[in-house]
Amino acid sequence: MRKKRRTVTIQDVAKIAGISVSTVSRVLNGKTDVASETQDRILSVIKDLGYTTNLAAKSMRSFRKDIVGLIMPDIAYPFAIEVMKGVNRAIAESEFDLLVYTTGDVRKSGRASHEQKYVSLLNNSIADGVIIVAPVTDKFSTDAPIVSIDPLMRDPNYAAVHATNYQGALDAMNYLLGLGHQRIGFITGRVELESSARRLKGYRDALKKAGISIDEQLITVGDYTAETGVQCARELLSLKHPPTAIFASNDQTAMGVYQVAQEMRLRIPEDLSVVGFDNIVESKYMGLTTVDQFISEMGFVATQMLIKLINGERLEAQTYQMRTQLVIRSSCKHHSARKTKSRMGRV
Amino acid sequence: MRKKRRTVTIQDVAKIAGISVSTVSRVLNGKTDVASETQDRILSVIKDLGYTTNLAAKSMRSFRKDIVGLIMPDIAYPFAIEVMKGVNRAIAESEFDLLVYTTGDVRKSGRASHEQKYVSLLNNSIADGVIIVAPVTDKFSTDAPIVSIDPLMRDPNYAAVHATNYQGALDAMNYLLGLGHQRIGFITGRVELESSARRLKGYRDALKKAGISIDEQLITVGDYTAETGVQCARELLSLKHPPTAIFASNDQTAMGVYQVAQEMRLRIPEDLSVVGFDNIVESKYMGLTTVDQFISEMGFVATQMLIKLINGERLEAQTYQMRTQLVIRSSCKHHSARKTKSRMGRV
DNA sequence: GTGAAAGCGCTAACAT
DNA sequence: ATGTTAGCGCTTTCAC
Repeated sequence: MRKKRRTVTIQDVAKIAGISVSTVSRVLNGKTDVASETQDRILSVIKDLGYTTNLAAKSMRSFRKDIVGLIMPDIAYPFAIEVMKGVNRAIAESEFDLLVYTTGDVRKSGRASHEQKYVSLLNNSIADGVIIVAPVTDKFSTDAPIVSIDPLMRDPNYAAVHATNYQGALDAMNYLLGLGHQRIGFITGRVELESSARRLKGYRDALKKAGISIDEQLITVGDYTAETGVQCARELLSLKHPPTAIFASNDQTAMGVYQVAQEMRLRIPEDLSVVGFDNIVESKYMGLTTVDQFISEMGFVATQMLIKLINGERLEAQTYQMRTQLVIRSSCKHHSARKTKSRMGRV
Repeated sequence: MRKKRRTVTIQDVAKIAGISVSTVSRVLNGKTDVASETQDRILSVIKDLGYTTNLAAKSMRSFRKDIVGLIMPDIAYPFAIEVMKGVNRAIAESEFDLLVYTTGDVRKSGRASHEQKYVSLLNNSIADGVIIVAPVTDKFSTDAPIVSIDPLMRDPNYAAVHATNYQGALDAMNYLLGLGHQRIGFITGRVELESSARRLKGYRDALKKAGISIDEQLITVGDYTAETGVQCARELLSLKHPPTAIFASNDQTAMGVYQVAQEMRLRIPEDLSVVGFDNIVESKYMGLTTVDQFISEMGFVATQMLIKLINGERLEAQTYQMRTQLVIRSSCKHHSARKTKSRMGRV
């Protein structure tokens, strides 16, 4: 079907340069014990022939491959993409290359077994180590280093960077409570995800701690999309006793809330305080408040951890806890709940 | 530093199952000429040992690797991410796996040589074929199939899926002109990108064709971000003679325009018509008009083309031209320019 | 400073 | 139906 291999190999380079393959290999790997004259000749032949090293063969023979693997459950997931950017940034600063393996549709195939498959595939073959995003398994059979980001297990026995879903939710709620809000609506994320569950727990715990009883009507179920944000916001704002503030599980959802506020001619934050989790979509100009989780930072940190492990260095800590930060995107100050409340009454 | 290879190989499986490696290999590759009894035994040993095939070794020996490579110039680029989603979708439906190679920071290293490097790396090693996004080079030295998406060259000598930057811009402009607008503002994308230049050309040509002379004041320079969208919109709307409609180079920029409109208490589309290119960020609820380029579709189509090539099938056409579609996101109808104009007068 | 040769783990003839 | 064996392209001792 296809004609046989035309790829230029290290053998071709050696032959044309009139030198042995081992010497070519030395040059390729930056060994110093090669006559500079020979080196120049080899380099020029490599260039002429357009030779590039065969990744597979190289990986098989050498311990060090200078490649970091990244395994993501799903590429359509903004969180994962953001992580990827951070990883990419750390990679750009290092001598490593990045290879991303996506498991495609998670729901189709068994998740845990897939994860193991990809980890082995990358780790035992072409990568020196692997970063895995939101893994469900807590044990992988591989001896190459692994760092996980936002693992679903509390205490995985591998290095991990933890997201601050719970603490971030507490921060957001304490901010709103600090403004004097008593009725705060909540829009959940995709309920099957840990991140969503933790954010909800933060919502509940903050209210409990503040001595405010929880009104289940104020908790609506979304799925991290703007669409459900719209639905949930309509639902919340049409209650007989509507909330004066809404805490949305992510920024997409917050955008949905924003839209509904526009429709209802409510100004944010004057008429309605809105806090969204994660600053993925640039919403700088919307007057929203954001709990920024520095998601891409997680990818960055995880990559640095992994590189240390690959280099045989010890980590100061096996887990790294990210921080969250409240960012007020609005140029105007948030009004107190008292004022907000009175405005709400007019709606 | 690290203890020596502990990885379980096909040899280990063979030894424990009391069978030869070739038989194990046969089972692994789904050959039928193996006694079902033997097959079961091997399968169970594989499972017990947690064996996974070594990608590198497999790739080296076999012609078919069942892996598609995707090379992207930059991961932070929303266009590329969208493409990736489409590729992923096509991959999920196929028997191929996906390996993504990002060149990291494009600006740092020479782009063209990098592209060649990655193509060879993937194609001659572990992938059966490669999809490359927005390549600058028009010739690659590799014999494995390549499909490019939105190549910078007009007529590359490899299969390509072309974006409809120019036609899409014409569509958008004709839409606005059809509404009766005479003064239409434009916000460019990153000027160094082909996509941006083509969109601008569409803007100019549409006006020319409509017999409207071009006012250079109405062309502002953005960079595909919401931030510049805001700046440019402020600039445009504070002209003595402001535009009645704005065509933004992408949806992020359009979001910036939207923000400024909010600040100035202009309603969209009643007071100001806004059209944005590409529907990457979900802006369904903003009342904006979008020229949808079906970006992820491009990834999907490209992947299908590549798989055909890998399978040795012929393509009906060497290039595939995507379509664009105008999508009105607003629930309310666009008002005519006459009305818009009069409202603008009041600003 | 350079070359010869031994594999890495696997697949694919070719045997049996 | 299964085993034997020869490499794929490369790195890496170990010679010289």
